[in-house]
This record gives sequence, structure tokens and C-alpha cells, in this order.
Amino acid sequence: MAKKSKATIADVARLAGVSTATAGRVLGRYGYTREETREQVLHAARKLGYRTNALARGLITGKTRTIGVVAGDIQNPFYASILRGISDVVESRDFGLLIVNSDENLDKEIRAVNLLMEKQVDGLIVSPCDTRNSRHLRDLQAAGLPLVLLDRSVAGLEVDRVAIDNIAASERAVSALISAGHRRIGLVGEMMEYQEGGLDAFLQRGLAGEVLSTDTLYPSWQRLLGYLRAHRQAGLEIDASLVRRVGAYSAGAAQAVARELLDRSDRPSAVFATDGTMSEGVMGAISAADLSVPREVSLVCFDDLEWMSFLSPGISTMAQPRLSMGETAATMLLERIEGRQEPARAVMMRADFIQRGSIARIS
Amino acid sequence: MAKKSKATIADVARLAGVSTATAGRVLGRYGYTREETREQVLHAARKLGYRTNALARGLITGKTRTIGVVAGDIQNPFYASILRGISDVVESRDFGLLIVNSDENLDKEIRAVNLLMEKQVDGLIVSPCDTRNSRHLRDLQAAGLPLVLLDRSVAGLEVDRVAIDNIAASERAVSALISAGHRRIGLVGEMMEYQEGGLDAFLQRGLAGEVLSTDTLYPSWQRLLGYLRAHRQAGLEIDASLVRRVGAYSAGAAQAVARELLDRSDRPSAVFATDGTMSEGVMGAISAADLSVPREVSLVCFDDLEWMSFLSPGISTMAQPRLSMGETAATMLLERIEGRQEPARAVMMRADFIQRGSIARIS
DNA sequence: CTGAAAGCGCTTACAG
DNA sequence: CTGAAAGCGCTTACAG
Repeated sequence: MAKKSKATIADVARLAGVSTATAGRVLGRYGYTREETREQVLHAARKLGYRTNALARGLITGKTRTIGVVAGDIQNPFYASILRGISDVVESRDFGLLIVNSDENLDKEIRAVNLLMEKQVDGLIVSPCDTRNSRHLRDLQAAGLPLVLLDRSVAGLEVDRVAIDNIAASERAVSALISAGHRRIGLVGEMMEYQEGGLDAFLQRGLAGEVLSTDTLYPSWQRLLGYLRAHRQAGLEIDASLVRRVGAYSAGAAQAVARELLDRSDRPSAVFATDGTMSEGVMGAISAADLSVPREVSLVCFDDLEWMSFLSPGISTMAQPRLSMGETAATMLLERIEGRQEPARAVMMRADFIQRGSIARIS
Repeated sequence: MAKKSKATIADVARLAGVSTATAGRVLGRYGYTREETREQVLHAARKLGYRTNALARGLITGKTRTIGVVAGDIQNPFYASILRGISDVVESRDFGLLIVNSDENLDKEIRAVNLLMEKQVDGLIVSPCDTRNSRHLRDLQAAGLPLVLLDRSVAGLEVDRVAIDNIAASERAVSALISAGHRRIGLVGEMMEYQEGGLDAFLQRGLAGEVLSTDTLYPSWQRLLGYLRAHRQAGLEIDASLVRRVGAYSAGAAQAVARELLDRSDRPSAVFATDGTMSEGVMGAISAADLSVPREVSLVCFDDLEWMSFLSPGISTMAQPRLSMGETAATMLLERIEGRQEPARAVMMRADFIQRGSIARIS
């Protein structure tokens, strides 16, 4: 069997005594062939250890059966789970999966998209790191390449996307704290994306109910909006000094910021962390400060990470359906690849609040 | 700029008034061209929004600048970090990365390797799920495709690989418990791979010092060997009933097994978990049983996961250099792809024991 | 330094 | 049902 140096369709055809067209038909499973010739070809192919060259096929058909994903960081559990979801549906359809990290950096994202286009992927899933700067994504559209946006959206780009309703999810999470009696709730958020006038101006506008175009906001900014909304619903004022922007997807940076919050003499009675990485940082700060949850601080996180259920008491958190988000994105993309024509859809998935023991009742 | 339907080298050549060979030379950055023609070509290319078709190039050159990785589960932090390491070096060299999960299942692994071969990757990194059954990996070798094995090795397959010294690392971790006075140490290990006669026979042989061919053993079996060796070094007997085989890479299954261990009236004073997933399971069981670490049970884990430093006290663990393992594997692979000829190397990386607060002193 | 021609390994009409 | 021929979009000798 399995010979050295690759056998081509021509080799197989020669050995089987048929034309390359015929050999191609049986090996590529297209067109009709007599059962008998089919077997001759298959036999020859096996003897030569023939293996399809997907490059040649792709060049001809214009389809590679490979999709590309650009994620922020495959090491981050958020993306790791999403990628697993994508991978599951993609593998079940015999597609390949080309993955590249953007590190939430626009230049890297652009290079990633270029690389993937050169490799002729049939479609792309991207978690765009910039909601405004999107020439590279528009180019994809122009080139007719299917694209699904994950987690974030891009201003004025009408393509399929999957995400959760961040504002509502966050409002729900913060409300859990408020209804337990908390009045001073710290927020530690990544909020990397630039906002006109920075955090202060944003808060201003948010409190005045002015913030428009909320759905092209970055998730963490949206979650801040949810925080504001929960307070407004409850008729509570906000202490702007409790809202802290980390400005980076880094647990270390989040820990430093959280530490400041916890070291204050007028420490908040609870902290809300707006994503998994922030949650790690906040938890690290709480541990380092040797504070007891929920006796000394209450905590609500975002994204359900393994450790949140180990700790006792467990950590209450807003769980995004990461696996299904990935599966859904991949399914939508494959439908487009198969030619489905219909207006762009925005699938908003449901996030569930998992109530564990990290919220103290305050009277 | 950026036009619809893709422009080819021929289009660019026509617009620039040169031959396709010349256009190809500048666009593909090979061969010489006059500065002036170079600019004409570049200008035309920009105007047409030309983008290389890597498929065509790969078909000709026999190189795709893409490598394939088959990992157990990209969602598992162990693999996620390794993949990040691989990805970093691969991206820095402008290679693409095709990733597929094996779920530690031989059939899936074989299909994965086939898929990657058809897509004409330049080389493969695989974490083989079966140390004995390896026809598909030998085929790679026969086809002259560079291969680097990760974490595990395969009997009789002489190829590059990177791993840690599992026996030594595990011995070190267990010794930390022994020297703190522990005499009854439970072990929760995955040990999925089949061993002649099962766990009991393996223990028998291990205790008799009989186990040979240790380096084609699965990591968790090797780590069990380290556990035995630590006991032997200390002149301690082993209670075989404290050694528990989970038989699956599943935190849930590990938790059930750990629970049994912890529910015994003659509960071990400490537990050693042989990998990250087992660690999650054991920690889950400890939490569920509401036991206090290290007062009621001491714990030593394998792999340094985020939560191990959040808990207070922190969890002592043997940390594998996952990121560098990935980087090293990718670097070795790229060297082979570039034609480096030399005997297969086995790079053994150093694992560090991180001492935190989960080990109680017993007098 | 540049061009004409061949070819990588497939698939796709088009005949028969 | 099968074959001869063309062609996908590049790169590679080979001339000039």
C-alpha cells in the first residue's frame, strides 16, 4: 500500500487503464462510472496510496472546504470554548479550520484576514477588535466571502452575527446585587475601545440616557450600560468612582485595578466583573487582600469559568453559552457558504444567571 | 482599489504591460526585476486589488506555509496554552495553522491526519492518543512530512518530540507530600490507555520495579510511576486502594472518583491529581464535600491553572511550561520544514513545582 | 532583466 | 458511461 512520493490521479488512471477524467470521477465522487471501472480505479488508488490533493481541487472548484477564524486569544477560555463549538460543527462537515489570534489588535486582525483570504478560505468568523475600522471586513463582503461576526458587531456592516444581549445580561447580574440590598457596587471592566471623552463622558451620557448606537459598542461598554440601567431601574444614584476601566484584556491589570477598589476605606460592598478575564483579576485581588466572599465583599462575575463552582461558596455569574455561540456561528457560516441568500441575521443568544453563594444579603 | 471578483497575475500583467512571468516575479518576490517594471506591476496590482492565490502557489511549489495540529481538545487549558505557543511562532513566520481535535480517539485522530495531509500541510504536530497504534503517523514519515510529537510518544516511532519528564515531575510533587509527613496519599489519574492486566497488574509490576519501556507510556501512567517511586524512595508501603483510575479525560468522572476517596472512613490525608482535568474534578469533590484544604485534606495538583492561585490557600502544583512546549514544538517543526537534517530529538522540558498553601504538615 | 511555454494535480464542459 | 482537451492561477526552467 502506501507508497512514498505522492501518487496523482494520472498515476492511478494509468494503472487502472482508464482516463484521468474517469479516475477523477470515482476518486472525487462526482459524475457516473460503471461499477466495474469504479472498482478498478479504487483498487489502483489503494495500491498506490493515492490521496486527494485538496490544493488542486480547490484551485479548480473555487472551494477549499476550509474556514478561517480570527479570535482574540485562543488561550482565553471564552475563545477556547467558542472555537470548540465552531470546530465541532466544522469537523462534522469535513471542513478544515484555520485559526489565528488577533490579540485584539487591529493590525494583527487585518493581517490575519489577509492570510486567510490568500489561503482561499470559503468563509470567515471574526471577533472584530474595532467596531469602527473595518475596511478589511468590507473587502471580504465585496469579494463575496461569507462572514460571521462573533461577540461584537461593526458599525454599518450588515452581516450575520451571533452575540448575547450584553446590556440585558449585565442589568440582570447587577440587579441581583441591588435586590440583595447592595448600594455601592464596584465595576471592573475592560472597556478597551476608545470612547469620545473617555469613561467620564461616557458615564455622563449614559446617566443622562443619551447613549445611542448601543449595538456597535464593545461588550464591556454595553455591560457598563447594563450596570447603569440596573441602578436607574432601582432608582439608585451611582458613585462614578466605583466604576473602573482596566483598558486591557489582562487579568493582572484587572487585579491591580480591583485592588485599588478593595483598598479604599469606603470599599464597595460588592464588585461586578464584566468578563472572564476581569473576573480572574478581581478574584485574585480579593484573595490577595484576604477578604472573605461574601462576608466582606460580594461578587458577581461574567462568564462561567471552572473555578467559579469550586470555590465555596461558589461565585454567582452570568454564563454565556460559549459552545453554542461557536456552533451557531459556524452553522450560519456554512449555510452562507452553501449559498443561502437572505438578509443578514443577528442571532442573540440567551445568557443565564447562575446563582451561587457569592452575594451577601444586606439589610 | 479593491475590485470585486479576484484579479489574477494575468490581469495584473496585462494592465502593467508585462508578461505574467514578470508580474509573478514581483508579486511573488522571487527573481529579479527592474525597479521601474516592479513599480508598474505593483501599481497595477494595487489598482486591481490583487491578492495572491496561495492554492496555486502551493500547487506549484509543493509548499503551503501551513502546518496542522491535532490536539486532544482545544478547549482544555492544557492544549489551549500549547496551541497558543504554537500559534505564536507560526504566526511570526507567516504560516497558517490548521487545528483539529482528536478527543483522544484514534479514529478521529486518523481522520484528522488524513484531512491535514489532503490539505497539503507542510508539517504536523500531534499529541497522539495511542502510543501503539500508529500506522497513520508512520505514513506521514514515509511521505516525508515532518512530524513533531507533543506530550506523548509512540513506540518505535523515531521522530522529534517535546514533553516533560513525567516520572520525575510526579515523584517530586508526591515527595512534597511525603516530606510533609503524609503517609496515605490518594491518587486520581486519567490513565485511559489500556495496560496489560489493568491497574492492579500495573501496580504490581511497578512496585516490583518491573515496568520497562516507560517512555512510551501515557503521561498519567508515568505520573503514577512517579508516585510509586516517591514512596519507594521514602521506604513507604502503598495502599493500592488509594490509587484511583478515572479512565477518561473528564472532570466530572474525576470528581465522582475523588468523592469515593474522600467519603471513605479511612480517608487519605492528601490527594494527588495527575493533570489539570483531574485537578478540577478533585477540587470539585473537595468543595462538594465541604472539606477544608489543607486542614482536612492536603492537595497537590498537576498543571498550573488560574484558579489554583485564587483559592486561599493556593494550591501547590507541578507546573508544565505549556506555552514553551508549544513554541518549542513549532520551532522544531519549522526547522524540519526548512530542511534541517539530523536525528530525531526528544526535548524534555522542565516542569516547576509551585509551592503554595495546600499541603498540611503532619507530625 | 524579461518573456513564451510548460506544468503542478485536479475538475469541467463537450463529444461520443 | 468514458475520454480528450482545456483550464484553475500560479512558478519554473529555458532562452534571449
